Amino acid sequence: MTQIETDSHMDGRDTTVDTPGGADTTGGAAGDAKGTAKATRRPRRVTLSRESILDAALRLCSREGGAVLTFSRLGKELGADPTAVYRHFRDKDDLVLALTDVMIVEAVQRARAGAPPRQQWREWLLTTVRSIRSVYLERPALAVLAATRTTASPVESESVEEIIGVLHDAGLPVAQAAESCRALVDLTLAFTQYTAAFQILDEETQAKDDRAWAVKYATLPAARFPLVHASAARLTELFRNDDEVFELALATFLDGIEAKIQRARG
Amino acid sequence: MTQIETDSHMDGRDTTVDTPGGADTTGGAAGDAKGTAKATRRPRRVTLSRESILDAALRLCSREGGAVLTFSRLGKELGADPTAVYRHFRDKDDLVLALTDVMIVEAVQRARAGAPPRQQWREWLLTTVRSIRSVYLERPALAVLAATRTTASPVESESVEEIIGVLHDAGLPVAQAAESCRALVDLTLAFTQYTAAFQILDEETQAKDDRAWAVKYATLPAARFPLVHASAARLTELFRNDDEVFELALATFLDGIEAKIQRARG
DNA sequence: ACCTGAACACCGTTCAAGT
DNA sequence: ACCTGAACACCGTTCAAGT
Repeated sequence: MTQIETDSHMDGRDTTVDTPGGADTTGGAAGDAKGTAKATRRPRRVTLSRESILDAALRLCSREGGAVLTFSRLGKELGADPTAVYRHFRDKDDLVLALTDVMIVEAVQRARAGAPPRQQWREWLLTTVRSIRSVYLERPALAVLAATRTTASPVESESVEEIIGVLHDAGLPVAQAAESCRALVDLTLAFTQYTAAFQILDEETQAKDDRAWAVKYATLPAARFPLVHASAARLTELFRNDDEVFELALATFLDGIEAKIQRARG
Repeated sequence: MTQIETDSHMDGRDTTVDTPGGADTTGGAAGDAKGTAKATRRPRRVTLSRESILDAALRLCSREGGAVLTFSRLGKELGADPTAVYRHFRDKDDLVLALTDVMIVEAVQRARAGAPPRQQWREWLLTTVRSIRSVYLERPALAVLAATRTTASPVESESVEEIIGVLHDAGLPVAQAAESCRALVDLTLAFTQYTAAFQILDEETQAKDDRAWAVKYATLPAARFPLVHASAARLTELFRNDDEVFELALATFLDGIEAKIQRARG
């Protein structure tokens, strides 16, 4: 079961419940003590809003929620009929896009909060893309759906302007700064989706993958695979440590940017 | 409808059909002329095999097939009951893993066929990762499922040994060659999954994304977004041109590897 | 105006029945 | 031994019915 606390229900001034007692996802044991008959199922009528639905969806897809985004799960989380969501979002994709927007805004906010001065371009870029990755990976099931999508979010445009600015100030011509920005952001989103896609596989499937790796490395003859054998320690360290592989790829990419800057200056 | 030609049915010596006339996916108009009553549905009994199932699945997921991998679609393609596949694969994941193996083998073969001498390490690596990407993107619906998975395929181990060897010969210490290999391969698989994930979205959804982009760029005031405005031409060129963005990221990454090699040499 | 619930066309998977 | 087909618990989505 993927039951999680629903106290964040309370902060929404638009999330109201007609019938006293609220949705049956609140309370738990306390709610049972209050009920008169066993499982009194009064026909409750919940009032939804875009905000309360987005909140519930984000909770559902969080690492603790650990669930795939589904109308039935969403309905249960909201204490409403699953199809009620269609009164606020045209279809599932519309919902996903709204959620993507929320994550982009959160990622940009987090980046700004932790960013060093723009002159330290490398550290500044690292902070920015790590923020994107961390916000997305807090909801793996959503990251898989959101990573590939574009929204018309103004805050994203601001962020692109900033990134290009940092690269330009570091010494790249505008066009090169723009294409480097694009490559960097897509590299980040791609790696993030890649990691999320593995994380949302069920335990058993992930375990199967791990076993395949272990078997492979146990049976490789050192004579025919001398280099794999020599670097087995490092390869094992990196196995399923996607964060470290991402950092490695990112560092190498930024070394490439540095070389590009040198060339542009000289 | 996603009907595709099924002539490759004929090349499988293990794909046999009991009842003359074969599966109703063959022939088309010609088959109608042969039939006596309208849509004579004799209870045909098809003999399947792992190979014939894998063939059908690959056809289904090909860019021309344009379909998501589904038991019912697979059954239709095979002219058999969908659940018959369970006699040859434990579950869907087992099937996906077998298909992943096929693609890995094909990717390595393609890489070897087109590879320049190992001494040209940069071109050699480019050829190798482009082969992976092109083989995977020929079946976008499968690429999405396969990119994150590991199989115990021996040919993959050989390939890893080769890649580490090329990087080592280029001047990197073994451990650095191993981690760079890992970063490069994951960068490629991640970008490939990223592209495939967008490609399998239905037309309408892709169009919605394109519209979001167009709207965003039409409404950005040049005064507040001078750099985006200045590089609009380049940004538009790169929009939804994932291949070019991948090549850009790849080139920058390899520049970084080159810098690493210089440093390692002294 | 907005939530409910039956209904539909799909999913993957299981299992008894056929051959 | 292996394919068939009914059945089940899920998906997203539509629509008439309730309040």
